[in-house]
Amino acid sequence: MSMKTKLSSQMEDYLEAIYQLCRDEGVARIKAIAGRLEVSNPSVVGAIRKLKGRNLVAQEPYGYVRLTVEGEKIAGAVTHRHEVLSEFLKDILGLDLETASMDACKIEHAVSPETVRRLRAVAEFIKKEPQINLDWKKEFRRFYQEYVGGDSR
Amino acid sequence: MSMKTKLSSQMEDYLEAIYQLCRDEGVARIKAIAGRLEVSNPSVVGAIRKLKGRNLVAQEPYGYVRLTVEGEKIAGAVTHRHEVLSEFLKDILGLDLETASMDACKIEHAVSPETVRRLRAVAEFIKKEPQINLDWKKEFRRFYQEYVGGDSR
DNA sequence: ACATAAAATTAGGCACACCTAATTTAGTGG
DNA sequence: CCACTAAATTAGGTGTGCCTAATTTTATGT
Repeated sequence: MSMKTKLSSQMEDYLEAIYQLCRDEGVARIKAIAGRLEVSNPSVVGAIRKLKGRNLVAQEPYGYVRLTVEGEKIAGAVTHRHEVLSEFLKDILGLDLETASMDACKIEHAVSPETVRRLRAVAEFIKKEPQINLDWKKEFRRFYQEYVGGDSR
Repeated sequence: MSMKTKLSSQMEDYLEAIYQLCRDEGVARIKAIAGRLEVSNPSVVGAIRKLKGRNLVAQEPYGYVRLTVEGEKIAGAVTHRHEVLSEFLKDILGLDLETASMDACKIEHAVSPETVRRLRAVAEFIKKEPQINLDWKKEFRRFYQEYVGGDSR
């Protein structure tokens, strides 16, 4: 065991960004990370320094940023949470992709592993159970229309 | 319109605590707020000062803390989010009350109003649709057992 | 090879939210 | 009514995460 303190959501965001950049573009440059997270370069440098101190990322001076084995493990978990949440919000709640992704991004740092597992299970459950999945989208949409219409909102 | 900047999740927590204390015990004392949020008295004093500056709470020196009309509106919304989330996590995902409440507390600051509405709707939908509600708990629990058992986790 | 552009870094500062220790004010019992 | 306690407040300090401006290093084109 090596994790002394829980990572802040910001540090998780940095790990996730590095993870995705490495996956999508091969390498992660400071500037690309800054662009993706919409922060300044110096902010990224500072964050990377911290993550280096925890042995979650590696970087030769003025060079590319890479995830260590441990860093990749965490980043993968965060990304997985994001994907599960995103899918749930989109497929089950019927949110548009944009809102789903934005909300997922904010929620992903807050949920327990158990909750993530169950959200994923609910999504699978609804999709796989024939009589339920049959027309979840249509039925729920209809229900939701009425629901919102007839509510205190 | 009066809200200049979005409230931080911490400030929302203070409002929620004051709201609940006023509701449950009639008045909110600095010390009680500190106890509920597990922070020190001076931290509460500082937070109250900020919330006063935004006209969300009122307090005569060395006296009780009250919510203004606007503060109560926000606190009510936060509490509502909490309740909806808590109920969803407990009734639909089947989390135990403790985990549900803890997770709700962390998630409640992150979700959009639209998502809250839909989560609530899903909960209602599942409960009200006869053939689905029939035995959601039992069916989903069974599904979840297998699901977790046969998964990469 | 060398000026120039681009990226990374350092320096210095700000806002937020927390803390402990010291102080002030308010309420209570003898 | 006054000492004493409990609560609120102030003073002062910490860590985190962000910023701009200035600097250093690396990479590029001719």
